[in-house]
This record gives sequence, structure tokens and C-alpha cells, in this order.
Amino acid sequence: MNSNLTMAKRTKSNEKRIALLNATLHLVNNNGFHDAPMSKIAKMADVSPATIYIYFENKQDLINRLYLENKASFSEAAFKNYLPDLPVKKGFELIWRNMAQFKLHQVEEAKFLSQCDNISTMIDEESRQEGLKNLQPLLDLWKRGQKEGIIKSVSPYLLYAYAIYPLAFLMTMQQRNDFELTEGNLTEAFESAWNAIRI
Amino acid sequence: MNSNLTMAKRTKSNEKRIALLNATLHLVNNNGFHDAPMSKIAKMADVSPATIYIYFENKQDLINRLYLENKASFSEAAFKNYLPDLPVKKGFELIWRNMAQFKLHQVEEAKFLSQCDNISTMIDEESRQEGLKNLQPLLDLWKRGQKEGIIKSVSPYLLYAYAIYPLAFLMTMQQRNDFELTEGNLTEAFESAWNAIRI
Amino acid sequence: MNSNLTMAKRTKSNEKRIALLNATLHLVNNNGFHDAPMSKIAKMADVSPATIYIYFENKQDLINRLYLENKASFSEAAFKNYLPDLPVKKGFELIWRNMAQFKLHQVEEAKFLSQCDNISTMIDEESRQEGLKNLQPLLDLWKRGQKEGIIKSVSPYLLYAYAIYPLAFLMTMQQRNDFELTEGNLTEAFESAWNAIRI
Amino acid sequence: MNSNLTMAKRTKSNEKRIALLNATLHLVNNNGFHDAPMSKIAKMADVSPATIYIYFENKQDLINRLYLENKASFSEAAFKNYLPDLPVKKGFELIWRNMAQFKLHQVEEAKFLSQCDNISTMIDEESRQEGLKNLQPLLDLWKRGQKEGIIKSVSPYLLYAYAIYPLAFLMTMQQRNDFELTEGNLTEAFESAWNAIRI
DNA sequence: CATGAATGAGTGTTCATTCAT
DNA sequence: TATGAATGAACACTCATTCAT
Repeated sequence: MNSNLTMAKRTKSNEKRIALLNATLHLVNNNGFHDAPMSKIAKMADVSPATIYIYFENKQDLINRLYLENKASFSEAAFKNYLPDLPVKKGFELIWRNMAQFKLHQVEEAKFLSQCDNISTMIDEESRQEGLKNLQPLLDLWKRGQKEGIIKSVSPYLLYAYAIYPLAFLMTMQQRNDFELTEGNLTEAFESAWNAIRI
Repeated sequence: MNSNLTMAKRTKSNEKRIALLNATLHLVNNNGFHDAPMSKIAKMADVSPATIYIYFENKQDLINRLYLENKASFSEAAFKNYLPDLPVKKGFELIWRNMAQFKLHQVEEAKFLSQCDNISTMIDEESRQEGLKNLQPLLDLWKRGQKEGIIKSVSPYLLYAYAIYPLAFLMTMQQRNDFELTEGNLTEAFESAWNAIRI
Repeated sequence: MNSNLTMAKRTKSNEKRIALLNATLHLVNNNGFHDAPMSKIAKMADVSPATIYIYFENKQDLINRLYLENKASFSEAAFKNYLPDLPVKKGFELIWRNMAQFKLHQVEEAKFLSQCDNISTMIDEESRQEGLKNLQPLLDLWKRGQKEGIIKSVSPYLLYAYAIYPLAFLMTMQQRNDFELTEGNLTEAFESAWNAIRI
Repeated sequence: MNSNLTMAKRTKSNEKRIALLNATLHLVNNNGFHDAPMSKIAKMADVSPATIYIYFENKQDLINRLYLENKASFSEAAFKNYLPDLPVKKGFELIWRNMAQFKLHQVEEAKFLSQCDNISTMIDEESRQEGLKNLQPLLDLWKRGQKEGIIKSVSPYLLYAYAIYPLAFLMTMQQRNDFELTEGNLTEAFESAWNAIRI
């Protein structure tokens, strides 16, 4: 079966692609964008600098893809076990806790996403728009909550600002060892989130 | 030492210093830290690149000072008219609205501060610690609120995450024209902030 | 590691390395260390400035290598045809004349070595020590001469100062056209050298 | 007597001039020409960089003057107590030992002169020629020695190479702590020098 | 005379990207 | 596909010198 061979080849290539994405993630997180040169990324992924350009158009493209793939895996995690017909608060808590778990355990990925979302010049507009789509189920849930009179009738940006965005801050502080996000804190945090957006 | 009494000389011009800080603010905001080279900063401030080094030790020092001076002017604005014996909610609302006004009207400064606070590699630890001190009156107010049984007895990091940090998100969205922070929205936002932290 | 078996690539060209060393030699000799910038070296070697850093770690490394390689080729010349069992005076004369020939005909190399040996800040200590090793056969010969009661029993530094070091001066003067090192002069010079160190 | 005032002024100015020369001497000796910037020289002499240009035309001029003044003080020392009618060997020994004493005790000055004499690009031709004149009495002595059949009838460059130049090497080695120039060594060295040039 | 600010030209070095294999 | 060599353009920073006082 020569499909095996192609398979093998594709698999091997994908390993390099993933190694490159991982190296980029790690370097940008720890050294900052301005000290994550292509040469270091290549070295860390154990390939030649030139090889990067086989898998990605250029550095910006590499960053964009990294962003989009992490964003996708974030929302996959966020909506795990979520069913659109759950009661609003139940559904929200499920999503919220999923997101919190991701930020707590996929620290590197979360840190990278947070940087990208906070720095206007890192990701280009197109990729950012693309990344936003993943949130749709949450927006739908909120809309339903508003119809049902459970959630404040305000812009989803406001809801996001108070319900989701604070998690990024807590994650950052936890990473700097300024603050520990225990199970108790997590429950308090959810309470705050819910109180901020419920009617 | 007494030479400055007897000898004539040109003196450092504060105008140039400020022009340099402004140029840096503008470039970092619009191009990102990685595309704000000293040469562009100099050109924008209408001085020679070498002149920067008369006013600042190096690029990092320039960024640090810009951060600290903006942070100071932010907290000056934040605590304008604030008196430590105001009732807790009144005091909090005053500070919160002051901060919101700053973020709404000193957009550039706020954007820069937000970037610095969110990217670990931008400001060195020392300057960050220095910048944190400015928040003390708010922390004191929260402590008092907790004693009085008005504010949740949780870590100040949690309070900050839900009461203050969301403003950064709203500011960013407003800047991207995704969202308009009207007077009405502002009142809703404050409600959310307060509900998130009050008992 | 096995990648060089399976993958094609351009290989470092020794020609470029040598062109860079030659350019450096020439520029340092004619303009001095302080006016031999990497940009000029690159231009003279007909490569991009960045290419230098493929072949050498940095400017100091480039200078060190140039020193060591010239030092090695100097001592290769110095000990050409030398056999350790030659009579002391014969052996010394052979080495001395070899050195003189090198300094007379490999003028550029000799001039560079002389500069390096006379300016403490040019070569780092490690490379200087490395370069010293090449003289060992001469030191051994002197030691034998001392045992045989032919050569003064004084520090080898003294012997070197009077037997070898003067050649550097003569070479310099010859280069400045102040003095011509004819065959006759050479014989006189050797006589002086020998008289200075023999018992 | 207003000459007193002028005197005072001239004296004060001369102090700065000397401070600048000393600073230059020290920095060039210890850091090398390429790391002895005008700004450091000024700082070390406790004056403004601009002040240097009141006392010297430019950096090259500063180096040249330093060279010439040290060369002059070297030959003043060299010919101390020398009388042109001394017997040749006596006269030579006097001068030689004077020179040796200078190199042993005015280490900084001697080191600087040695650097200048060995590096073609440090001093401009004019100053070098000027500096050479100081040696005249020694050259005259040698000429007399040659007439009297005591000293080899060879070029004065050869005589200098073997009689004087080796001292520079010994001084350098002494400074690097590779070698100690004791009284005994000094006598051996003089013997070598004399044997190298006498008939 | 003396100053510290100011600077254009230059420094060694790095980088994202391309080339030749 | 994959490589390491190669590079032009840029980078942060420094320097000898001049300017304005």
C-alpha cells in the first residue's frame, strides 16, 4: 500500500510543522516577540531556518497560524460537553469552567493567546476576525439568556469583558506567582462573573 | 561642582525629553514594540538618534520611564477628588469612573499601559513593582470595604480582575470601533463591576 | 546529524574564509586596528558584512584566528629544515635566518604579528599563550646550548630580546624605507644576535 | 604685578593640559587606542569633552603631543649626566642604563612610547621624525665609537636594533609579570647589548 | 576659557528571508 | 522536501567633533 508511504511522509512533515509551532509558542511566550527570531525557532524545532518557509509563508503567517490553531483548540476545550439546550446558567458555568481549566492547565497556549489578543500589532485583522468566530455558541447562549430575562441586556462585549476577560488576568497573576487560583478561588471567580452579567 | 555657577552651558531641554517620550508612545502603540526603532523615535521627535542617549540610558530605560510616568499620571487621574473617608461604594465609584475617564480620553496612554501590563517582556520587573505602588489607595479602600462587610473577602487580585481589568478590554474594543462606550454603557459597566465584587 | 548524508546544502567555502582573513590582515596593517571596521573587511573580501559571522564568532575571534594562523605559519617557516640534533650554533643560525627570511618576504604577515605582539589589547591572553607554544624548539635549543656552555645562562626572555626581537625593528625600518636589509646587513645582524647570547 | 595673574592663569590652564595628557596616557595604555574615547579622557581629566579642543586640535594632535612630550622627557632622562667627551663604552653604558631606568620606573610613559613606535598608524610621520631627533647624541657617540674602531661599522639602525630596542621587549615582559628585570639581569642585558655592537 | 548638549556618520552585530544544492 | 550558506537592510548604540551659552 503506497498510501502508507504517503501517510508516513505526511506524518513526518506534520511533526516538523508542529515542532515549529511549539518552538514559536515557547519562544514568544518566554522571550517576547522581539526576541523570537526565526533562527532560534528553527534551532529549537531542530530544522533549518529555510525549512520554516516550506511550512509557512513568513513569520507573520507562522504567528497567525499558531494563533488560529490555539484559538481553535481553546474553543474546542471551551465547549466540551456543552449542549445548546442546557439551562442558561448551567450552560454558562460549564463553558466558563472549561475555559478556566484550559487557562489553568494549557498555560503556554493560554498565555500566547492572551498576548495576541492584547497586542494590536501581533495578529493581523483577518486572523483575529477568524478567531472570533469560535465564540459563537457562547454568544448564542447569552442571547438566549437575555431573551429569557436572566442575563443583562447589554452588548456582548460588555458581557465578555466581565465574564470571560478577567480569567486572563487571573492566569497571568498565577503565572507570575503573585496569586494562586485554588478551587475555592475558582468558585469565587465564577460567582463574580455570574453576578456581573446576570440580571 | 561649582562649575555650573561659573560656566555657561546649554541645558537639557525638557521639551526634547517629552517629545521623545511622546514619539515612543505613539510608535509602540501603532507599530508594536518590535517596530519602534530608536531611529524612528528620533526622527519623530525631531532629534538625532544620538540625542536619545543624552536623555535615556538605553531603549529599555526609555520604555521603563514612559511606563512609570504614564502610570503615575494614570493614578493621579484615578484618585482625583478621592478622599479616604468616603463611603466605600461612593469611593469605589469615584475611582472607577476616574479610571474609565482616563481610559476613554487618554486613549494613547491607556493603550500603552495596557500593553505593558499584558506583555511580560516589555517592562522589567523593577519598574512593574514600582508601578504597582500607585494602586495602594484602592487596595486600602477594598480592605475597608471587606471589614465593613460590603465587599467580598477575596484576594485583591480577584477584585482587580473583575472590577478594574475589564475596562482595558472595553477600551481596546472601543478603539477597534467594535463597540462604543456610551454613558449608558459606562453605567452598566460600573454596575457589573460593583456586582462582581460586592457581597 | 545523519541529515548531511541525506540532504543537500551549500557548504562553507574556505576561499571566503581566507579572503576575510586576508582582508583583515591588510586593513589592520594599513589602517590600524581602530580603522579596520567589519564593513570594510567585508567589502574587501567581497562578501556581505553578515557573512563574516558565518565564519567567525565576532571581530575579536576574527583577529585571534588571524593571529594564530599567521603565528603557526611563521613557526612552520622558522623551523623549516631544522633538526634537533644540529650543533647549537648551526641550529640557531638556521632558525634565525628562517625567521629573517619570513620577516623579509612575508612582510604583511610579519607586520601583523609584530603589531599583535606589541599591543596588549589586540589579542586576548588565551590566544597569546597559544601562540607562544610554537617557539618551543628554539627554547629547547637554547637550553641545550646553555648546558653545553655555549649560550649565556640567562632567562630565555633575555635571549629572545637580543636574538630575535631586534628582527622586528629591522623589518619595520625596512618597510618604512629607512633602512635596507641587504645580505651583508643580514650577516652583520646575525653576528650581533649571536654575540649577544653566546658566552 | 599683573604678570602674576597671567602666570596664575597660565598655570591653571597647564594643569588641565597635563591632566588631559595623563588621562590619555593611562587610557591608551590600559584600554588600547580603540577604547580611549575623548569622552572618557575628558571625564578622567575632570573637564568637559569640548575643553579638550581648547588645548588640542583634535584626537590625533593630542596623541602626537603626548608622544612628543614623553619622547622628550625620555631623552632628557637618557642623557642625564652624559658628557660628549666620555669614553665610548662609558658613555654608552651611561645612556643605556639611563634608558633602562626610565623604562623600569616610568613604566606608563615607556609603555606608551613603545606602542607608538611599534604601530605605524598611531603617530603621524611628522611627529615621528620630530621624535627621532632626540636620539642625536647617541648616534654621535656611536659614530665616534666607529671612528675609534670600538663599535661595528654598521648602520645605526642595526646598532639601535640590538643595543636599545631589546629593552622595550624586556619592559613589556616585566609588565606582564612574565619576567623580572633585577639588577643582575640588567647587567646581563647590558653585556648582551654591548657585545652585539662592539667590534 | 569652559561647558554640557547635540549630532551625523559610523560601529559591530542580528534578522527575516533567499539561494544553490 | 530540506538544507546551511548567504545577504541587504536594519538595529541599538558610540564617537569625534561642534554648537550655543
